[in-house]
Amino acid sequence: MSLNDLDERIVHALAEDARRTYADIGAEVGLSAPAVKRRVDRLRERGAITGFTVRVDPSALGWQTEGFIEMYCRSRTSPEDIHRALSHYPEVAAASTVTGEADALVQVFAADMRHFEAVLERIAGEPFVERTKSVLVLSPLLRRYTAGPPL
Amino acid sequence: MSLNDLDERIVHALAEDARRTYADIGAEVGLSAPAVKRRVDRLRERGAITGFTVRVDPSALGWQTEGFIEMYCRSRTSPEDIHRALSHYPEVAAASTVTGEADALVQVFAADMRHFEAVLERIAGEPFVERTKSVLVLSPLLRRYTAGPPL
DNA sequence: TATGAAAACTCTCAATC
DNA sequence: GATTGAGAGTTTTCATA
Repeated sequence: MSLNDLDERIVHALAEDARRTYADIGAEVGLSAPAVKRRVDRLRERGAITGFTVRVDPSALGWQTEGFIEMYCRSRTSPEDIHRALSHYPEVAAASTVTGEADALVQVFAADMRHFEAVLERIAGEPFVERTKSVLVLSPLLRRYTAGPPL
Repeated sequence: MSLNDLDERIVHALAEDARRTYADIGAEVGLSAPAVKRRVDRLRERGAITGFTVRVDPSALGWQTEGFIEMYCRSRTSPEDIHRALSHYPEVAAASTVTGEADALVQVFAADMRHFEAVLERIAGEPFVERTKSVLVLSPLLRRYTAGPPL
């Protein structure tokens, strides 16, 4: 699926500020407010837009420790097993199965190092996990919040 | 800084749907609409909420290849240098300096493998980059879009 | 299939208590 | 923090291309 230029500009506008008014976005892209709304509705139906969310500054909330955990799993561990286990961790922000030596890469936010360590130990203790390897984030340099392609 | 329970529930509601009305959120948390708005305004002022954005399904937009690139940089490369270079890449979704062998970890979204490879080569060609190591995402298992702590 | 204009409805937000 | 009310935004309808 590919969006046309108009859709792309609408999504771009929403990516910058999801609470902008349809009339405002319409003025930018050259459509009326109803026309913008209809396109947004259609993008949601098609699954291109999956929702609207708030951008939160983790450190402002007191969550100052971020890291990535590589999971090395027992053979015949399915992606579903990993998903099922990780979805229970509120500290897990993202997880993917990956190529390379590790089986999955998990992004974790924690309040502090103690908390991070506790999460790491719980994950390492999951029955299908053989070992883990983790790196801590020193400085978050860049974060584009659309969690997707450039718009 | 720590949010009180009410703030937390408001942020949680916005994380699920940033276009919900204040009255709607208020009904859930037990406040009037203006009271919710005042709290949201205050959270924005404090920097706990940095904005609102749209959740986009990368694959629905035709960006089907995701990967992480570890950057190994020349000594005396500053985080600012890395940030400056990477901010020009629309394909870079996130980047952080990290502990461990690599200096930085970069998340990249690309249309396809060809595109990913091109981005990788451009990054590897940056003057301060000595070498790179990359892994490709097989299945995105979990993605919480608040890019922050659990709410 | 997509648009714009208009009407009806809903929400926002500053003032006030 | 709640209530109020005017202004703003949303959403449906309808006519059009």
